[in-house]
Amino acid sequence: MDLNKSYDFKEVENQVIKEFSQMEINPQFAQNTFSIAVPPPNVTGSLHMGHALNCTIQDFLIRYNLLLGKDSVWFVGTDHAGIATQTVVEKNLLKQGIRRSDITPEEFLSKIWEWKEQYGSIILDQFQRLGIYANIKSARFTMDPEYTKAVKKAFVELYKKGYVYKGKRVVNWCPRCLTSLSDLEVVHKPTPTKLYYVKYKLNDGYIIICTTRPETILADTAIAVNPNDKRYSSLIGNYAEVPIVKRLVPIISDQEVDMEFGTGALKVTPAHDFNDFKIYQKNQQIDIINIFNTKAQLVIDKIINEHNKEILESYQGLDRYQAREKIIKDLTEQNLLHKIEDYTTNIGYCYRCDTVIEPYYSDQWFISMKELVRKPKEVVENDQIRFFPSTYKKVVIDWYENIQDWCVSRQILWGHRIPVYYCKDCGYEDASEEELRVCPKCGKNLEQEKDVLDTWFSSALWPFAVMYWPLDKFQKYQQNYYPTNVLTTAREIVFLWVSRMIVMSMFFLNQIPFKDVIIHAVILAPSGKRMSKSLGTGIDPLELIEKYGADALRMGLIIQTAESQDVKFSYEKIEMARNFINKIWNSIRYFQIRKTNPNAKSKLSFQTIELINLWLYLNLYELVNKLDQLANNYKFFDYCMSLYQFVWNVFCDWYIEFTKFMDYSDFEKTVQDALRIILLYLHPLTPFSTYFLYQKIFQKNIMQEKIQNAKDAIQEQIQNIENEGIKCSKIDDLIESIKQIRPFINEIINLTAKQNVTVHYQSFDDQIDHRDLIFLFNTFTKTVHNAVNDHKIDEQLSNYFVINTKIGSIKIFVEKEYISKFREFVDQKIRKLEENVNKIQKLLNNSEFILKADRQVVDNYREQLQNYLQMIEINKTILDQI
RNA sequence: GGGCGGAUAGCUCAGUGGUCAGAGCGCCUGCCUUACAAGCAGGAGGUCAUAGGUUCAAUUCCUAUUCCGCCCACCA
Repeated sequence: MDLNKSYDFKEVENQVIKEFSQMEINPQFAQNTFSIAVPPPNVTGSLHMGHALNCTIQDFLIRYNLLLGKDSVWFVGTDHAGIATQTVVEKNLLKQGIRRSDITPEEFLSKIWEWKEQYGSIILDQFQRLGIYANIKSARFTMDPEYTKAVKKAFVELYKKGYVYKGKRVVNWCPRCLTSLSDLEVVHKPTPTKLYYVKYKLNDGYIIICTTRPETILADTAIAVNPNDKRYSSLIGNYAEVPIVKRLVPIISDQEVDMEFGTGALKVTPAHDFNDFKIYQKNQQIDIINIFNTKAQLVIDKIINEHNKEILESYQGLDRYQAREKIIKDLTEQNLLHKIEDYTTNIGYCYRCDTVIEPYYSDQWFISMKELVRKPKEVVENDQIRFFPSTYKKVVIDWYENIQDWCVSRQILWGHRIPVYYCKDCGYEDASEEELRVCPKCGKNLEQEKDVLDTWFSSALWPFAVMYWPLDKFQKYQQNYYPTNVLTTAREIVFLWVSRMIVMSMFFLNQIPFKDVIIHAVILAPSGKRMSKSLGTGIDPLELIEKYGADALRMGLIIQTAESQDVKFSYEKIEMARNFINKIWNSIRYFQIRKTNPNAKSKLSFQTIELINLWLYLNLYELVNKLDQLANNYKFFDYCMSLYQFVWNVFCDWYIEFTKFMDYSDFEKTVQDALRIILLYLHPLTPFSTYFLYQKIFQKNIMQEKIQNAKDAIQEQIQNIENEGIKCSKIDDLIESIKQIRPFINEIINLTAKQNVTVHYQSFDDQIDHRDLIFLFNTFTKTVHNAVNDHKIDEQLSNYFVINTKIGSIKIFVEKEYISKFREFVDQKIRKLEENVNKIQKLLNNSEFILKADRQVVDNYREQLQNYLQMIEINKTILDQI
């Protein structure tokens, strides 16, 4: 078989992806398992960089544990993503000229289903392009019939146990999506606006309030001042007249009012402001008036009367911004607008459509959270669930401690309809998993609640619902795969999703849903801005796969995210990964070539060959131990870089170069053992190329191999080394010495334009065969050895420069005409040495240091100093003689 | 307002209480040395944000400051 000169990822990945997709990947229900539940992507979505990173991390863990011999199961699926999907389909229909109001709710709903059937699983196909080890065919969907059972059961149980209540509250309302939102679905952004100072008539004079939303004046039902505010204390209990509507409202006192802000007098609009609603709840005597419809347009029915009829009628139907303009105009005309100031404040926007949120007084369903959060807080506190990075532990605990009730009802169509049934006639209400049609009390027809549940309600059940809770078969999954080992996700859904999964799992199963939570980095655009389609700053992972291959993308993502929280996307790291895969490819290509041309050209002794092979085993052994530890601690970056450095800087740079002087049979076993380790450990990062190459070399499916077997082969050799007391460090010494000499040789070659430089060796260590040592040394440093222990050296000392290395002294010959230039170069080196010597001497002269520093540290310094001094001395003497 | 993270080479990022502070990319020099030019050898380039403190020793620990970013809460 021939491998191409460079790695053609397209050819390999196209072939391998076919084989991956034909594999049967199913839970084995074995003893030793590893499991992950994927954060289900939205059915609206397409693969973005966050998915790509998250998939890579999860697939790494799944494949790594698979190779450890575990029954490694990745539960996958998609989320119906309520508002998001409905919005997308709505826009889509609009493109076809269909407005939502043109069709019935039932028709609209079926359109969404059509859309879901057509596009809903595209993202999972895209996940497959990344090479994930999961059974896409068994993917769950948060609205499939079995999942729906879970949602119903969960809601009904919470309802029956009294955690669900319905109430009229001011909630976040999106006038475009026409639904309520939870606090977490509102994005606050500083927005420049104006502060309007408005005069309200008193019996005698005016009281001036200030507001950012003058249009809500029409819904004012009180004015509030701080009880300690002396300016207004005499007014408390009096009435003021709300401008335009000409309604009298009480002036009340409330601690919440900030005396410093504005005039210290606050207009109270309970139906359209969260704080005002709180004041309303505390003060029974004031009214609440809703003046908007669901689209935030004015409805004046409730406020119109004969005094204001003339002016108010022209407000009917205006949206909130038109109303604002108009009321400012009217106030100005009536001389009731005291002044206007510029002001910047945080305004809430819908996280889906970016419309300004309207606080809106409406009937909503809530889940009472305080009690539900108690156990989740405990399991996080006592590290039953661990967070990586650990700072999130505190963040989550804080959130639990300040928990607010969860508004779970949404006024949209796409979602799980709340399973509560009402009787219009007798007022009967109950929640039920089964559809109820007839009122058990009066026998009339029942109606089901129209609202649907927050999409995050069903997501919160994901880890166990994905395993078919509450069906009977759940128990089998629960025994083997629950809790899942790890959850990896983006930090933006820590509260929205992660913390709520813990709540639901503790409540329904009294079990944690996952043991570890990895919060991965956020990948920003190269500019440092958020990657976003609408801003045009997004980078499409699929395009990167086209350009660099999935393996390069996976590995490139891992080596650019480390543990930091925000990372600017770097193409260089993807290229680095691509080059690395090519490097491995070529190293294997080299061995394939050697295999087919096994011409014996062994130039080294048996002992040296043995030493080099064992040296590699020792390095492999250290590598493997390190990698296992890093993988266990989710240190993916370090794992990746350790492998990278081993393969490139140890295996390729040195071992492969050594094998060039060996016979194929001298290194065949060692190389096979090494490649087995390398490919197996690399497989979780770069599944395509490693699958392909493993197949080529070993004619086996890498995914059915076990890391342990490969480790055993290493372990055996390590035993040998220990038993025989073999000093593999000799090879390290050789390498180090070569690296030490190279700069000098390079300098001479540059000066003289010679291909080779003459050197003399003295007092080489004789643990390695002498001829081998000189041969290797010459080859790697581009030198020619002249004589060994040549006594004639002294006679022409002026032409030589001496360097002490771990394997002996090396005298480099320099032709006379280049000596002075070379001297400059050497002088520089010496100066650097002297700087270090000064530093160390200063330290060693410090008695405090000698007294207090670790013995080992002091000794190391002393040794280092001797080395430097010796080198300087020898070289100086020689330079002096020139 | 409360909380958290970051500032290290031209760029993107690792790392460390002590032994010339590292990688990739970029740059300079020399190489198509038969696995790999997606490569090989060598090199230049850093007061480790600023100011104090702790310590025999600080880029690393502590405090303050400046700048950047994130999260939570939203006083009209």
